[in-house]
Amino acid sequence: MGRAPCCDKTKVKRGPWSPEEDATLKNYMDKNGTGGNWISLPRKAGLNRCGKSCRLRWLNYLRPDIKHGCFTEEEDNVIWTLYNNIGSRWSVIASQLPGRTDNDVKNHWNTKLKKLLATGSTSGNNNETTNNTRYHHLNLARFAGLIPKTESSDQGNSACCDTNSDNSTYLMGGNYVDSFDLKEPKFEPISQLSYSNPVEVSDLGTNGNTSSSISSAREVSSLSTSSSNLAFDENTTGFASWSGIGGVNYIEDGINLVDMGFGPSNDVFLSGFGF
DNA sequence: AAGATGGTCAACCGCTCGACT
DNA sequence: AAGTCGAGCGGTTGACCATCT
Repeated sequence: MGRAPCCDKTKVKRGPWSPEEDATLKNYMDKNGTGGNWISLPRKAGLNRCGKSCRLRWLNYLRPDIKHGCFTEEEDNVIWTLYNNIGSRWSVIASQLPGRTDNDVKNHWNTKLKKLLATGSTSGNNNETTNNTRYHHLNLARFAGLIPKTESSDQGNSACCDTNSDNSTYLMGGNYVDSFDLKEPKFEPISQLSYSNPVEVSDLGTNGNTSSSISSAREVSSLSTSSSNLAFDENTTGFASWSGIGGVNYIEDGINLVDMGFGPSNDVFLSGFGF
């Protein structure tokens, strides 16, 4: 048995919001809040809109703490890292970017970052491709607390990489490999960003390559909004002390690099940063 | 100058999950 | 325990705008 629709779509206005509707919703929210019920809100507020539409408009556009405009490099880095670890869980990623919505992050990924990723991982020798991929590697490495160790060298398209005996870790993609030293990170920690929501690591555990985990979006959204570092599952990841956002990021041991399978890429991504 | 193409982003859709009865 | 409901999520669409040919 199917669910009854939340509203009669033939009787409510759809499409772009007018300034008048925005003002009505904002005024109502300022005075009353949601009242715990989005479905009944439009009727109470005098809007001929579906409750879901009102919720979306408020959360993605009218909320006072929404940040509009371009994403910063630091925000990009957060998205890179979290996407590489947890995938398209936009609400979780957005929760680490104050003022950004899941819709914002999703759009930004689909329109900018995903393309950069695809471009950067295309095999070949053109300089732009190489630079993009290496930029990507650097972003990943920064989060892992790795430092660039050597200049790239031609390694073909092998997708193999690992931590080796001299304590180096390699990121491979395209026709080269970058190596990073596990010790003494030299990058400015990206973690200097101020994060408002902690991410609790407890229940992902679906990646066959790692048993590390992260809580569901609902759990995240329900957590305290006080400043907090990311928390990691020390029992399953083996990465005991990436102190996370808000402190310097270190991975102390057990680095493994696995192919996360982004499109046609032979790129190799860090896995188990501590999530 | 005009049509074609591509990029961006707001909005919608359908689904899952948890709360409640 | 099962059914219902609302909230919230990720995927997708489509309108609008900019750039290209």
